[in-house]
Amino acid sequence: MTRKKIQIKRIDNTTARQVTFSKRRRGLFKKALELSTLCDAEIGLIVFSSTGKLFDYASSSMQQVIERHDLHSGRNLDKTNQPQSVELQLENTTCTLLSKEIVEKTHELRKMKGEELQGLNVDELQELEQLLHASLGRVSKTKRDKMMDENQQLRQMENLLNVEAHLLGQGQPSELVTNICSSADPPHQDLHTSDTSLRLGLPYPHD
Amino acid sequence: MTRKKIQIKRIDNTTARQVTFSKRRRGLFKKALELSTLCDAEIGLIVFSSTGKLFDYASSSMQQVIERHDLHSGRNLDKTNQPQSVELQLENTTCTLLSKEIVEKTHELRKMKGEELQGLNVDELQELEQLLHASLGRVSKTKRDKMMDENQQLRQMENLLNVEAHLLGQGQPSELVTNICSSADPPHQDLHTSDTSLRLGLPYPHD
DNA sequence: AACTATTGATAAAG
DNA sequence: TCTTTATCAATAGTT
Repeated sequence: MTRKKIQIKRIDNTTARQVTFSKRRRGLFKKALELSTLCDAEIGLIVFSSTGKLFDYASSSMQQVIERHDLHSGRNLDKTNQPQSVELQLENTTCTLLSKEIVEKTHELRKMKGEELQGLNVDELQELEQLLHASLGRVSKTKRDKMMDENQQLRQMENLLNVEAHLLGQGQPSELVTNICSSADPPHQDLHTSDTSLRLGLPYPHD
Repeated sequence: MTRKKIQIKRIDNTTARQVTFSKRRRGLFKKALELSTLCDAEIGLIVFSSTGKLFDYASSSMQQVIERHDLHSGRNLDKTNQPQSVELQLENTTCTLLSKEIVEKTHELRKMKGEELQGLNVDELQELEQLLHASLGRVSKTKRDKMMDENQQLRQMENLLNVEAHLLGQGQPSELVTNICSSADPPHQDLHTSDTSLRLGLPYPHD
């Protein structure tokens, strides 16, 4: 709706998706507030981001809106009144839903890891193959970018130390730097993917 | 907000209020749909007009959205103010654990899809890269195997039909088989991975 | 409902 | 994330 018209379909690029989500979420909540104010409407709005974060708005209270909604949609699921058997209760519970979600995600995860492929037909395998390939590309790129960043920082640090050494009257770069930089990776070849050869052998920056 | 800017406050004139409600309600629902589509968000929107009419939208199902909302806002507080039964308490605890597991799996899945890489350091990225590569290898192999199996079956079928045709006194293989096998894939190259060139152009074995 | 003159929302870029 | 800016979209007032 601006520099260019966009198609209303899932935004694949994660960063772009998150940026758009932020902007449009604000817009949506603003519109909801305006509608409830202008027209005296009771509104409840619940939004979960793709990362699972919750945002919500209710002109009165969410509980009230939900209860009123339940009334209207004729869904008086008696979680409260009828003495249901424990079994029946459990069946319709959030627990069950959650469990199902876990089972689902576990399966998907195993497929992504190539561990549970027997149920798939050729086309599904093809699709999975492409998904993995795209993912691998993103991971490799992210890794490369990060390695270049690290190298950049190292170079800057080296320069700084060299300047410092020079100022101290030494003709040679400081030993520290020399040591750091001579302990670069052995000619370790990645199993598979492109690698950035510049990576230095500093201790890994673990969290 | 056009011919003139308006104040965001209750519209007193009933007719004007209803007209504005109609227009803005449509806009709001459209925006909700767009946000859920573009950003892969789960959205529930409930609107009661000042006359009490209900309008709602849910990207999945309202019940699902509401339950997820209840989980997040931690209010499984029984709406009845009844002292919770031990069973329900246990259930809630279980729910919490299950929820955590889901969050965990969701994160892992997103990493596997290369969508949530920002928190990873170079070594973790490297590890993920290798995992994906291994997985990709297994998937490709499984796909290749399955394609060869299919081709094998086709050949057997062809042979059977040929024998049959022969027994029926025809000197030529049956047309059916000839047609099937001459419609093999055009020289379609996979974007990236090894492909088995023998795959025939039969209708895919969908479930 | 339909029509537009305006205001509002926002995609892309920084 | 925040700002800026060029466009596209929503809509207030009118018919």
